[in-house]
Amino acid sequence: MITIKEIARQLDMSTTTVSNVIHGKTKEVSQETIERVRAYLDKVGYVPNLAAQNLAANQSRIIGVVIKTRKDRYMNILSEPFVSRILGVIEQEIREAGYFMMLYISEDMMDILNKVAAWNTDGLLLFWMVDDDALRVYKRYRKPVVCVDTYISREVIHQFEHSFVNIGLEDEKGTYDAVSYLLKLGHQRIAFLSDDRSGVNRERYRGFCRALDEAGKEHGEEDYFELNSGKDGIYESMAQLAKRAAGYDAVLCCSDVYACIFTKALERAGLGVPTDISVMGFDDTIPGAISRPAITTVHQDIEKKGELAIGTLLRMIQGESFENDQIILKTSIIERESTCKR
Amino acid sequence: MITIKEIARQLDMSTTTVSNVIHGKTKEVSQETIERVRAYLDKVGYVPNLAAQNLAANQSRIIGVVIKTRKDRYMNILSEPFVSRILGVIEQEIREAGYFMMLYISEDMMDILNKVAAWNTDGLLLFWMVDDDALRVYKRYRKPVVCVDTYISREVIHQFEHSFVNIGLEDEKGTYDAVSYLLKLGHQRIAFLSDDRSGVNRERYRGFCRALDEAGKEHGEEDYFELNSGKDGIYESMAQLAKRAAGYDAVLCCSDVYACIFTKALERAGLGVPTDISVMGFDDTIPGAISRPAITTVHQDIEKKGELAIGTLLRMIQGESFENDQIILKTSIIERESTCKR
DNA sequence: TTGAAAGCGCTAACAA
DNA sequence: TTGTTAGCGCTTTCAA
Repeated sequence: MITIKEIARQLDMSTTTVSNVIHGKTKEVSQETIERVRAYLDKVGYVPNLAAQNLAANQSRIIGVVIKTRKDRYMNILSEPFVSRILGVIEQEIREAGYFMMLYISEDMMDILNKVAAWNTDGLLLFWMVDDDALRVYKRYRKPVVCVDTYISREVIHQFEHSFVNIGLEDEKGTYDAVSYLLKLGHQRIAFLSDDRSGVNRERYRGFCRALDEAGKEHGEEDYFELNSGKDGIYESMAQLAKRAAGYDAVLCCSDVYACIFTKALERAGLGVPTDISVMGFDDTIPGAISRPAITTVHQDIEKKGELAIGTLLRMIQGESFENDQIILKTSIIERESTCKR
Repeated sequence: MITIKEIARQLDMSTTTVSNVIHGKTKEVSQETIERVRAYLDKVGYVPNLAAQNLAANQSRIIGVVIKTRKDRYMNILSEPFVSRILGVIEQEIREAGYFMMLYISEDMMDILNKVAAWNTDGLLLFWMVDDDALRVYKRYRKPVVCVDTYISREVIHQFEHSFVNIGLEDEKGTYDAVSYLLKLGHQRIAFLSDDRSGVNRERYRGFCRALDEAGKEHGEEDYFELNSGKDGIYESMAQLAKRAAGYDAVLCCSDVYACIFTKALERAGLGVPTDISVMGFDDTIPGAISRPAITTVHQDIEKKGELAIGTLLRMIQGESFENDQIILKTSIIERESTCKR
């Protein structure tokens, strides 16, 4: 790889001049010089050494995308439809802005933060942060950070010295609307199926409860179907839950994939969807749309979420400052074939 | 961020010693010094500056994963089930080996190669190379390269000065077996649905033809269902093809997702699957398994493919040399609910 | 308008 | 066993 120094030698000028032309700082460079340099540059196909640039300019043009995973839950988190879809748009936005994406996936936030520091990452996109991890990040990382789908407590937010920016979703309202919709369809007993009740899923569960409360329907712990989502456990777990579903009119799942799998489990248990029981999903991802019956779901605009997240982060990197604030995207019900009137 | 120099100053020793301890080159360092350094290191939470390390040692610990995409075909290639799944295992393997993954997705191979050079990427994993792009890579990139699912001509391979290593699949045999299976089920007229006939899909189409030829079945261009897979076009295109499918007993699709969508299109056109017509997919990805009817498919071991690809690349990076060679993974038929006896 | 030189943080050859 | 020093390729300040 040819270096600036070598180019300067060949052209018999200083590295400063070459560097200036490369970066378009040409106010004080003669037209002739500019052209000589430019011509030579693309003759030899000059490519900057980004490590050197990083070192000298103290910026990496890397944007870190942080996903704290859980081995016991996800064996391959990148293949979750929501994740792969939003990552696709994020990657594209980062690339088009002239930055590079580096993925940090780990169970250990400290490990992630060390790597982020080692690469001198220019900004961070954090998925699904929880209180203590968020705190760790804000303690150790002094550059722009944008959170996605993050619920952290007021107290923790106040501990942040700089701004907390989150791109989120009406999770609570999403399930509230879903349950209201099911109620309107004439369903009486409704269950909520999820693999945990923290973060996003806690909010979704809250919306479920509120809708039932407001409608004056009794409900309790037994209406929460907790999925054991360990690698293989999931199908057995689904089969178990399908048995419990016998007395219900509808089950609202926290994701479309779960809705698809649960639909199969129900039918295997002799319950037709939607004839015997309605099933709803959440997120509006591909699997729900192409399965049969197509899954009625709570839609969210994943592309927009990704664009907003990166857009905001990029603006922060470019120096714009944000107060503590959030952008909360809307949800809407997409009616398909897995639900019907009772 | 604290530097080695600063640590050396604090501990009143040379940077060499500190650096040596950090890298475990402790043969010539006294036990006492080792311990003093180690203690200080984790007291201050030292994190190396990778840019500096990269610059000095001329290696980046970055592995580039190159996917040349086609805007007209994939609006979000990361969300294709095969891609997201193999990327998940690749990312994990890279991370566990102490490397970093950088994704290079573009329509323009030259652009990709510039970025690869700029980062001084230690090795490359190339997906779905075609002759001329492969040639460009081998011309400009002098470090380890492993291809995945790549078919390039003998002549081009011979132009490579160094080795051509490919991790592939029995694509041709996969569809050959699939068609044989459908034939055995008593199907007479079988179509092949795909979005193109190059690379992997060309081989899959060849297998389709060979099976029919060997069985003495007539077949022709009209049995090739070409999907117009442009963003929105896909559903209309599927609807069109569903009409053409009326006279057929079975349709073999080049992917599970297509099989799912086509199944829906067929039913919308009044054709029941598998009662009126059988449908098969390829790859054995999640959507096919969780849709209903579950898609009978040609299985491939995606995890193994990813592991082999990275494993091989890592060994090349560590200096092991490989002759021109390929590892071709096996396929097998997974019988599910979208096919039945005629 | 151009150039010299210091320095970013780290490695490694060589000297002590 | 430890230290000195010259780079790696680039940016940027300051001088010419």
